[in-house]
Amino acid sequence: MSAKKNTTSARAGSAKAGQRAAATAGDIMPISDIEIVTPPETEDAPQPLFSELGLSAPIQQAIEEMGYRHPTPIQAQAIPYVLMGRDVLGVAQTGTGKTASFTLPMLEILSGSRARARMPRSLILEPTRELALQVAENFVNYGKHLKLTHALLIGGESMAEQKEVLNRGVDVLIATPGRLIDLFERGGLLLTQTKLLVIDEADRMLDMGFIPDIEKIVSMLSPLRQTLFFSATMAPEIRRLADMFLHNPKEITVSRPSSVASTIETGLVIVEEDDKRRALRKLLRESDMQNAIVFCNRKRDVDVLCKSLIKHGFSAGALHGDLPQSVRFSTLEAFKSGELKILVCSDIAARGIDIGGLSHVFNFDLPFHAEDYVHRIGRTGRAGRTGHAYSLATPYEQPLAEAIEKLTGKPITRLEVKGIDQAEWSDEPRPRGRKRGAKPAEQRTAAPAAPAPRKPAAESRKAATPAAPPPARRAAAPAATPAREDHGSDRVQTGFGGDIPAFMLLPRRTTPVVPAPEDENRSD
DNA sequence: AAAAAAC
Repeated sequence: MSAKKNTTSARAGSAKAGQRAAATAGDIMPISDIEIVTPPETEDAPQPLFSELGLSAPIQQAIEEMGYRHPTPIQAQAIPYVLMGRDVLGVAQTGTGKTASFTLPMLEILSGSRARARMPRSLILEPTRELALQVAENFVNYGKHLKLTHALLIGGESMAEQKEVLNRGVDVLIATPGRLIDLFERGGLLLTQTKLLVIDEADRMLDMGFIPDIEKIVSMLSPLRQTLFFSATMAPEIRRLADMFLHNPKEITVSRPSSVASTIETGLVIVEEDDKRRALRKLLRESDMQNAIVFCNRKRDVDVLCKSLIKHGFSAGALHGDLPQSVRFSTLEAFKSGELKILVCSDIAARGIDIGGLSHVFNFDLPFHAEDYVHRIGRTGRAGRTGHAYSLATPYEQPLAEAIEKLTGKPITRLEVKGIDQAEWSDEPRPRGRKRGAKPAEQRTAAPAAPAPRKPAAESRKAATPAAPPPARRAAAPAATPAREDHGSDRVQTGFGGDIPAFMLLPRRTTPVVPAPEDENRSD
């Protein structure tokens, strides 16, 4: 019995020792070299506490009022380094508590002194307006016992107002690149005193072609700044950027990309293009759906699908980048509050946007990039609860499905939907014809020619009422409702929990039910 | 091939 105990050290062998020696040369140590020295007797590793991280009383109080006691791994690891003034390179995705890992120590650092007119003291760059808003909310929540100011600098909203706030001086500036550069060029902004920079979602910024903008913005800042850089992946290109922007960063990795949480049940239905909407409705009705995001690849399809769902009696709202900002915000809030059950959206919401506790994610289209599949379905199955991710594919999308299965290393179960013709994978190229959603060319002047082809006048065609626009169809999102102020005390109880990973809430058990022994990263 | 972001 006791003889058996210490066999592991013998197995470790010399290769490992060699690696360890090499690791001491650099700053970064691969996980495999970290020796676990926890005494075997101890069952539960002690959970770190927010009170041990060096944050001041007003911030700790706000954290407690939000219902948190234990930091997530990225928070526990990053916060001390940020407070030390170190640059940080964080590899983490949404749902890991990434946002608070920089907002909390920033509040701490900034709380010492005051802002001056037009010279923001810190800057956070976000790829989308929704994310910028989410970060701003974070500052409001955690900074409520401090006297710090922030400004949100995003497109689609009045510039005069933003300028006004800047003139009064802000401690934290949260921006999307376009508006920031615009305002800078108009002279409404000086970044020379900005000593703390956060680049969030760097991989996404790269995808979206923002890197030249980011480089431009970074060149406006003092080289003596502190920089925090976050990305969900660490592709070579991202690594190169990090090397460019960061000085001797502390690197922190908390979640592997390309893994599907074990708490997500996935399924794939192969159907013809024209059956997709019907198949989706069946899935929506038959699954025990509490709330769901439905992803489409194209903005136009988001609109078409959303209208169709509403017409069929579903509580749905649309979200994509062509919608007015006010609608984007109010739809998102309506969905978070539970007022809307279904959010139909483009990849605007695939990454970053943190909506906890979704019961279902549907891919109306398979994403073009396999990684996007992981990001999309990662909106569900959080915090140990079972999530469901169902995808629709046309017969011509076998390569996409295979790319996803290869990336995730998991086959996606084929599902059948009763009453829908099941299709099979096809080797034929996709028939070139009208694109989905595009109505067959309407003859505008001529008399209604040949009465509709053989297609049995599906719902899509009925929608085409030529002259009259639909008489103010029940707006998907109540644009007038100021739902934003409504985050009161009952928020946590809605089953959404805002962006709160459930295991962090006080009343819940703090030790996640560990799925596999090797998997030290939590199940969200 | 599409999405995001500036007026």
